[in-house]
Amino acid sequence: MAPNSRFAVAVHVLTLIALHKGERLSSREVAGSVATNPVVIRRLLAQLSRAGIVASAHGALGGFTLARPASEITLFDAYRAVEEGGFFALPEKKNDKCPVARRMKTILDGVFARVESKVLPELKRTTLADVARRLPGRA
Amino acid sequence: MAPNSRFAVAVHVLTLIALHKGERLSSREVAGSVATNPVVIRRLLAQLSRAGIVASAHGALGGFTLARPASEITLFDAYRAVEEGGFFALPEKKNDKCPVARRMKTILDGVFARVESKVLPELKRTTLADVARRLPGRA
DNA sequence: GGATTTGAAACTATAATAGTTACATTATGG
DNA sequence: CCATAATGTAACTATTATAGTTTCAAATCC
Repeated sequence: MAPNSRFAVAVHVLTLIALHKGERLSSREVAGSVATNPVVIRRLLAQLSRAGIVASAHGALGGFTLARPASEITLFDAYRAVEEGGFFALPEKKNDKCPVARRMKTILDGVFARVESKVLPELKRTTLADVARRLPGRA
Repeated sequence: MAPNSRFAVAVHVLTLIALHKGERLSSREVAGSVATNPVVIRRLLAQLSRAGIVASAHGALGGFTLARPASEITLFDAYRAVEEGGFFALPEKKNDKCPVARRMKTILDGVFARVESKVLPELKRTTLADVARRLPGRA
């Protein structure tokens, strides 16, 4: 997958699993739709599994299912599971002798927090069921 | 500077220039505060210059100034100037034989557009003057 | 017990970006 | 007019993050 498209791929993968309700999807099947390697998909699904969004089964006939109804999984849940940082990054270096540089982090933290306070409710408002509804019955 | 912190550095740099109203700041002086190389700063300021946010002067006593009052420069202006893509990226590959994959881009475009429609007004609301007001008189 | 799958470790490949070096061009001021 | 100092930019290297790959142990089904 492309760099930085983790969230997009997570939504794709979860939607795929949601549309196959009652079945188990293998990482190989999912990888087919995303056009990438099964291990990449398993790594992504491991994050979603640790977050309690999907459940996995080992062995033959193993694979992945949603851990709860698609209507109870929001895009915020997916975002938080696969994307640790915020939307913006702060520089890690600065010149501590400069008064502006010293205060910049605090100021930017405030700006970034205000932005995120607008974004997160929007992501919480949309569920996987909303996304799945826009797709044909099965994949 | 750290990867992906271009917007944060842009705000830092612009604030620094704003606080030195009436003077010209050289890329070397700015680089000192950000703790990076002057060329990196010149590259960033070239983007802000093309966007009409700063003005530059060549030669000895050259350097950078704001192209208009700090109260008329928003963080959105800075964001748009230095960060071409949106907040999320779409994967560039997909399996076109999969109906879900085929429609995913359209769906995600919609989701991303709704998110950005919440973010951009927030960035437009904050001006450089707002940021500078939170800092001591001069650097 | 054979087949199939997840989980994870270890490694390589790739891409984006920061940092560096170098230099032509432009401007100031004595 | 010449020394000085700055931008603008090209070309290159270094770094970092992440995707992709290979491999294999453990789990599970039939």
